[in-house]
Parts: sequence; C-alpha cells; structure tokens
Amino acid sequence: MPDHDSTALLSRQTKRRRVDIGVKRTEGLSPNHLKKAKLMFFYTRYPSSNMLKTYFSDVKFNRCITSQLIKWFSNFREFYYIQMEKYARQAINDGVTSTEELSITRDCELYRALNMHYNKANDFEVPERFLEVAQITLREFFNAIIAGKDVDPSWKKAIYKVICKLDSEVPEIFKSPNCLQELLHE
DNA sequence: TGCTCCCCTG
DNA sequence: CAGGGGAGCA
Repeated sequence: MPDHDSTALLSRQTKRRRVDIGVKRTEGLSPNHLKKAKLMFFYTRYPSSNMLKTYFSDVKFNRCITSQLIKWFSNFREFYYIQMEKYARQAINDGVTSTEELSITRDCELYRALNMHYNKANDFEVPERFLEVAQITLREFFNAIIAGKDVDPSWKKAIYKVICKLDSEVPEIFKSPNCLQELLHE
C-alpha cells in the first residue's frame, strides 16, 4: 500500500478516534467493570439486563457482553447463597435454635467472607441495607433447614423468590463510568 | 426462539 | 469466573 494511502487511512482513523473520545465505549468488560459489578451486588442481586445497560453506559453492549454481565451476577448469587447455607448449617450445628440468635454484624465471619468476595480491597463502605438483606437470607435458610425442607431438591427456590424482591435502588453515582474513582477516593 | 435462572464443572 | 446443559417463560 503506497504511503499516501496509509497516511490518508491513519488520518481518517485519527479523526474517528477524536470523535469517539466523547463516548469512549470500551470493547469488552474490564477488571474495573467486574469490580464495579461486585459493588453493585451490595444493592441488587437480580439486576435486569436493561438496568445493567444503563449502569454500564461506557460498555458497547451485544449479546455476549450482556449475557456475560448477567452471568457475573449469577455467579455472585451462587457464592452468596452457598455462604448463607453453610453459615446457617453451622449455626444449627452450634446449637442455635432461634433466628433471633442469628444476626449479621460487620465483624462476623459470614460478613467477612462476603466482604472479601465482593469488596476484597475493603475500600468500599458496605451499605447497611445489604446487612439486613443478608440477615434475612440467612434466617430464611436457617428456618428452611430447621423445618427439614432441604429434603426437597428444589427447596431453595422459595428462598430465591423472597430474596429477589429485596433489591435496592443502586445509587446514581454508579452510572458514571468513573464511579470507582469517585466512590473509593473519599 | 431467545432470554434468564440455576446447577455442575473446571 | 466461564462453559455447557436443562427448565421455565414469553
């Protein structure tokens, strides 16, 4: 390819790049997007694909990207529910007989496991509402197991149905592509 | 049919 | 976390 042609091509690409700076949509999902998604999990366990699109405006969506994001939250939930069940069974083994004895504080083992998973750097203040939802989830598992419902292969479905209604509004700041810097800097 | 959830793997 | 498969829903 003659030099003047490649020069012209570069010129066009440069122009396009300048134009794109305004939106600057990334090709795929970055580690920062993953980190952001994990923080969003503190507010929403079951985000709709539509919601995700509005909160990840710097991402160029397509089928794969959308399903990947959806998949992330699915994986988040798996870890979440596994921890809940494990902790609930542990409590039962430890002799706990009432849900009143079950509470989630910021220094309990379960909280630390969750925080380590979704907020490893521990540079984000986990919202109080998440602790409430987590506690409800834990008690939900506890009661189900105590009642022997876990003999039913699909016993967790009922719990999922309860938890999916407890999503909170995700703060507006999460809609900003630079929300991580804004969130973790103060 | 396409999307989403969940389960199970690796 | 990603892949793959089965189930449910529109």
